[in-house]
Amino acid sequence: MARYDQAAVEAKWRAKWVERGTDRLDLDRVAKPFYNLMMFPYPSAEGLHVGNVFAFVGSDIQGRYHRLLGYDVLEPMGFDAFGMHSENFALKHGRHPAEMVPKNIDNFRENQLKKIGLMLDWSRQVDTTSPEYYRWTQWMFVTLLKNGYAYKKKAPVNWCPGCKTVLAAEQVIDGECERCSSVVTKKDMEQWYFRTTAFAQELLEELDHIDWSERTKTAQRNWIGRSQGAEVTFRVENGPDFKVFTTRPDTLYGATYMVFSPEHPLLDEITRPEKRADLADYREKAARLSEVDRQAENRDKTGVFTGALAVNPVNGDKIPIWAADYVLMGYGTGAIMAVPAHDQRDFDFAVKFNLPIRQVVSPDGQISDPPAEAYSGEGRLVNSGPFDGLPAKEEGGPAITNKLKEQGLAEFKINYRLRDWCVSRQRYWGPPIPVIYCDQCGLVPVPEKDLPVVLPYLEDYKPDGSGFSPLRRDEAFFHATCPTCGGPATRETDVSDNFLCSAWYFYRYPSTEFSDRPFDPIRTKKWLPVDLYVGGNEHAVLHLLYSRWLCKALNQCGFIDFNEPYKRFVAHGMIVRDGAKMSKSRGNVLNPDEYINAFGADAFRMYLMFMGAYLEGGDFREGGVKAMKSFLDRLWTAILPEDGQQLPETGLQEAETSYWLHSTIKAVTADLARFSYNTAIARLMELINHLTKNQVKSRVISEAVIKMLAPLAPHVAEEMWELLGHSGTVFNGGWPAWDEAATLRTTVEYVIQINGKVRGKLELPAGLEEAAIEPQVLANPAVARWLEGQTMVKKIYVPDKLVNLVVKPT
RNA sequence: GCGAGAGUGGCGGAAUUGGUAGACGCACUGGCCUUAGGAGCCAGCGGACUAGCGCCGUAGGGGUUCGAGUCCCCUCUCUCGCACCA
Repeated sequence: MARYDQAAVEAKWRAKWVERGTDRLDLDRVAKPFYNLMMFPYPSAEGLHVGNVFAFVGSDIQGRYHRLLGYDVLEPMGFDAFGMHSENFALKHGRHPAEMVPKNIDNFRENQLKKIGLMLDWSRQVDTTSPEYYRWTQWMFVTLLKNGYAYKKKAPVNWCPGCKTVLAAEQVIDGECERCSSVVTKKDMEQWYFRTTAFAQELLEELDHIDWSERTKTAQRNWIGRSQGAEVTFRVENGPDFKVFTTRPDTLYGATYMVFSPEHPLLDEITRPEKRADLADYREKAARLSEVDRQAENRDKTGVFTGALAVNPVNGDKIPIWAADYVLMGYGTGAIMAVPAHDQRDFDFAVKFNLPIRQVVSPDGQISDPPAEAYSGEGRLVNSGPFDGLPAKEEGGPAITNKLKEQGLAEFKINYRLRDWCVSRQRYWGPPIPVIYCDQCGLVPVPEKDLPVVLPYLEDYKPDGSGFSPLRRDEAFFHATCPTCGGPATRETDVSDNFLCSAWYFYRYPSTEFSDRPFDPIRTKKWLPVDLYVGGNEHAVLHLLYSRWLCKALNQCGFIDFNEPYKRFVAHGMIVRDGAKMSKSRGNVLNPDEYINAFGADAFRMYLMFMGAYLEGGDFREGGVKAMKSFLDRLWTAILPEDGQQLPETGLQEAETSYWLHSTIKAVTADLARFSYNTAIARLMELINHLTKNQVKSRVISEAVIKMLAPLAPHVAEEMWELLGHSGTVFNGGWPAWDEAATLRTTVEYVIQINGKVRGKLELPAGLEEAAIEPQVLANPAVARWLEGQTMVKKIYVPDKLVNLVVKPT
């Protein structure tokens, strides 16, 4: 069988696309803009991972498909090259990121990305490490600072001893550093934060109105973590007031003790002198615990009594105040009322320290004493004075809250689990935070005209664990002049989290030619928000959340007129190999280049898309890519004219072939729209099988097949398109239309069931009435046999599909 | 524990609204072709058995229905997210 030379064909079209400018777009002169975005990679020294290829190809198919549908598709690419990934790699191999990164980018682009047939407009590339780019990253910082969305505070932060820097909560995975897997510890440090919590409610609510993969939305909802309840004011006996947050104000009568987080400032004031030594001791121990230790302790409760008593505002009970690390300073007010009867954590604590347990909610009106575990279900209030008998959660809570509210002792309150984004990093390889400290003027943002604050080249860029960035060691960088008063000043030496670089990159692509603004208002109006964003779900609460937040901030500051950056986000699946995750330690990492060299990018793309449902991922098996190349060879043979021959203009006289063609077009169209690439490919295979078996060839069929193949296997599609005599690109050729009438069968195969079991099949003209079918069914010998000695009970008739006869013995 | 998703041949995976389970492909088996083939072509390929015009079969158990992979209830397993968040 004829085989085409994939290396030659693909090289030819790579060159032709550049030469013809096929993938370049005049952004101002388009009728139907479609912004097709894929998550830009960090250019690792190891090169492009097969997971990247999978992600990009799935996105590229959408771009190419939309182009065939007639859209003007913007499909840009860039490099997320700042950050600890690059820096850690450089450190480990004794190299310098400033020298390593450009080489990596070059390798990614020239040797890898350009060989997988992506419809990328390279004239719009962004590189987050170039001063022209990070100038505007710094501008974002300054803008956020000026508008009150950035601030500095001293607080316990996540410290990675491996990377020697602080991390955002989102970058701590199971108590470990997302980058280096070191166990993260707590440190009290002054850091820069972005006020992500300012938009907690909007970030949550708007999830209901955007077209995103459900699992991504779920991850964000969990992360934002809305809790509805009340903030209640308690009093320390002979001492100050303090507030607690509770989601169960209905259980206020069941509060038998109070717990403060060990870091709670009020503890210093209220702890009785004889308990101070205990508290100091406990605080020290708690501070030493890492996140992992806290979790590994398996929730075994610890704590100390402060000697102080609190007064319960609902009944005047005096209850002891404890300090315990199961209460976190960062959530709510850092203090809680403990209701051991109805909260398992409080219950465990009460049992351990022998504190009273008082039931105030009963599922059945009975009072069970003593309970074996906390009951947090529905029920009616008991032991709750005037509120006894009320359904606890839905009526009791509001009633008690309202009563206290009248006395100014409570208010309804919603709390979010989301924390402000800690953005400063004590590292080298990032955009310096553009702030100057002046003895006279205080904290001064670097004026826009002075941006970028250029990252100096440091020979020794190792983080030193001092709590300061290595930039602090560069005297020339550190000392500055105050932009306001001209006096001596110093620079902020921390760099910003690399997630700030990626939170805005998609605004830049359409505006890369403007050097005096981060994004042009007219371009932005035309091209944003992004129409389709395809990427990995691992960024659900990182990049995707940060960029949504930044969008809201930019909107509030008046720079953009939309509130959500991506109209649609689709989370692709993950590729495994022979059922196991690919990882360096397993030694089963796949090198895409090998397969591309052996079988071609088209076959590789096709196989990646065929392995499984794109949204669920797939299992890479040896041999699949080769099989896909032979499919492309078969397709080539099946639809191209043989030497010296012409294709007949139409070969659709046969109803069967016409049916196959039109229903394939219809189905493939639907498949591409819902990312079912695997079934789209399967349908193309079926069509090719039909054509081969029946030796049908025609221009109409071939052109339609090529167009359907084009998004999946662009190089070979272009080659075949040219062989059919076309001079332009197939991607300007339009998507094939189908004739709905041709997708309908003139005869249909009825399934005949007796009592729901298939007993026969019957070929009949389509569209028959029940009355016309019945005699033929009954006359069918295969059916008649099953009806002997039976009485008909019921007949079910599904047009053009099935007849089910329900019978019983006579 | 909470939330989301999933469980179908030897394998990857298909199956609009409930309507022929296993499309498509891999692997395997037999045959053809070939000097040769990690090539190509044809055919077979869920299971058991007493070998059928029959029976069983979509994690397990129950239910709804003329009819269930699909809907409902219970159980089990796996993956992902969150997790001492009051």
